[in-house]
Amino acid sequence: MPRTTIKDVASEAAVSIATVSAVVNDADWVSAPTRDRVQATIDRLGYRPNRVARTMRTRRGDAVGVIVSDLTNPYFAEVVRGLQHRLREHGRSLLLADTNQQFEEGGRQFDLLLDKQVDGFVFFGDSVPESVLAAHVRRRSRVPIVTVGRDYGLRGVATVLANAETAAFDAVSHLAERGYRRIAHVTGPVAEFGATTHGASPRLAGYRRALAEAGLDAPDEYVVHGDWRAEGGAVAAVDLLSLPQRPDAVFCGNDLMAFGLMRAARVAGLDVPTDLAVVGFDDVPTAALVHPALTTCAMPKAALGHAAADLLQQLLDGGSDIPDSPVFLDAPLVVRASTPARA
Amino acid sequence: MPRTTIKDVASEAAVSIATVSAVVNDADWVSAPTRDRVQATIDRLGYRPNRVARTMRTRRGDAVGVIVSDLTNPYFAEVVRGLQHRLREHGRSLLLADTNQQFEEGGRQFDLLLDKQVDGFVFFGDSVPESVLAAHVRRRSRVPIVTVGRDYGLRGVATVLANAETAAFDAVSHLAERGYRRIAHVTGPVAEFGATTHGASPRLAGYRRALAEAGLDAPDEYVVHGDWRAEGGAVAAVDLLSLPQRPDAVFCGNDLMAFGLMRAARVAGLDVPTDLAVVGFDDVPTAALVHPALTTCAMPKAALGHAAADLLQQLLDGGSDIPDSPVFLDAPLVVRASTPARA
DNA sequence: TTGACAAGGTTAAACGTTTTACCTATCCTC
DNA sequence: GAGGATAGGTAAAACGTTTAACCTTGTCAA
Repeated sequence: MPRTTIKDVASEAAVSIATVSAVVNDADWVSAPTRDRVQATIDRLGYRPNRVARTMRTRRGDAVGVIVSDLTNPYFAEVVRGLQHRLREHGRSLLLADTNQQFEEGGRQFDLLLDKQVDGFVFFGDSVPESVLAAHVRRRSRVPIVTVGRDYGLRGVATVLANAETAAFDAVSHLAERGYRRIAHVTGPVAEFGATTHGASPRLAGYRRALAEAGLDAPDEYVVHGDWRAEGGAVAAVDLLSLPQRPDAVFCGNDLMAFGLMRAARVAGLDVPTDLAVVGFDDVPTAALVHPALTTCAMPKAALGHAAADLLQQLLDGGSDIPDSPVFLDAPLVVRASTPARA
Repeated sequence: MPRTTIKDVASEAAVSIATVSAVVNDADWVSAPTRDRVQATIDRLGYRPNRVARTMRTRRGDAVGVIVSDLTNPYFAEVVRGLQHRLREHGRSLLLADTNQQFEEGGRQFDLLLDKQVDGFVFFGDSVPESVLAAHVRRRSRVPIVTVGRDYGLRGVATVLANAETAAFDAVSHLAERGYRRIAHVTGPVAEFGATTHGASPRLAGYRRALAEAGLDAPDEYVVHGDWRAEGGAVAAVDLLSLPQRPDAVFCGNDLMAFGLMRAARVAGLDVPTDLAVVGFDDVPTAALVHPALTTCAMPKAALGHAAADLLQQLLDGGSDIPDSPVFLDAPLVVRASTPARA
């Protein structure tokens, strides 16, 4: 048996489908008696409007396309969750795609979602190639984009960011204050830097600035590339620990890599934090639970999601223009056991 | 400027829209010359079919509705990811809703997704009330449902499960073998049991069976309820450790609760694993990274996602009927440092 | 030579909404 | 009592596809 449609309601209630539509979208011109009658039959028949038809006719639905590079990373999961909840409050739903850290996949998913008439987009981190974004804004599409966690520096896309440079600065300064002298850094994959000229790793920049201000020096080998995952952190650990001048502290670009690095260091016979202090980035839930508990920059995950949702909603309401500078949120350092004061 | 539509292509290529449609869906009757001509104009104009219109006409799209109770739990995140990838291979995309562990929200989301004409559903764990599912099958809807990780015991919904009872049995037997005598269990929230008569916690059942077979006994207070999150584990720890006869090992219903419990135990001055051995369930990535590394039942997360996707695809192809017994996957125990042999 | 049939198209009707333009009373104003 | 307004509604055209039904040709067998 097919779903009951607006026609069914109309004929049952002995009105035109236009009237039913008016009742559903509560237009102001329907008289009270008819409105009640129609509403009653709607309830009786259990009629629910077909959103697909509605979307097709109005060319605007309630869906937002979300593309994320690695849903498995609790950081992303938490931001997506915050996003979803706030979108829900705006009456919107969420089409999710995970690119598994593959750029071209991001482009494909983007096209697919466009075909599905999503009203807007939210992109996380390194999920979609800059070229795709650029092409989209060049096309002057009516479909707004909000990127979170990364600044593509494109006029035409809105951005929500944590103040990563400052956070990184604080983290590394903290290490310096606690007496660490040889501070290394695990950053993102190399590919990332090729992909954009803009804001090439704020974390790296903050790291450098903090070192400079503390009067510390670090050889080039102290900056190694990871893949944002625990595995990459472990590999980085091997690289760093085989250096002639072994670092006494590492600032990792995210918590997952910090976890991997801590474990690898322990496997290599070092004690964390005595032989090697570690700082992470993100403050995923488990950061407080590992041993030693991880000092890290607390990304405002839910808040990022909320901000992205609100920003997108504003753009969709048409009220506001795309802000030409990103929205910034703070990522305060939370100090835990992995960075004790140096003896 | 509006998107180019099938009409544009038709008039440009001097054919009817039916022919364009035929080319797009590569029907067999179009002659080679026209096919090429049409394809050429499609490429030139950059035409991409509007999926919404297509869905509306054919009453079947490519979207699958996915409802999950807590995306923040890496276990779910990983299964969702596996699901998404396999669905993608089947040419399908994924509408995601996170209920934040709230049942009624699951029901609402379910209705919403139905209105959006999803082709099928995948439900995770405790995301949707049984009543909603039951009503849906009673309605003999054409929209199939696959539940993963929980057996509602309803004819009419397909199910993918890990063999949790066996896994739990193995885990607890392992503890017994290693010499632990007072083994406690942290299970899910109470509400869960009210919600369904069926399969009330296979993990609990496995725990009981293992105890029985090992000739061990456990007071009722040894089974406490958690909320599947680290916080719940911590609360459970407090309860268990204040018992007159303190347990010497705990089998936790999932890893997150195990993390919380380990931390709380340490805060209470106990050493893990010397004073208290801990076993988790799921094998989330961080389980190997915490200290001590957590012994746990390795849920086949990606495989569960894949199986769910494949099963759903089968049902959608109409080829097969709903299997009347669940698909079972194994969840082998992986032994790590949190459960050393008792001195 | 005819008629059947196939190959290759086209026309037009759906799909379930929203929305514009148009009706028809009734009431008010002058 | 003619001429608006106004209130409350309807008819029908969209939106962009797919698809069933219907047209042309040309070919080939009888």
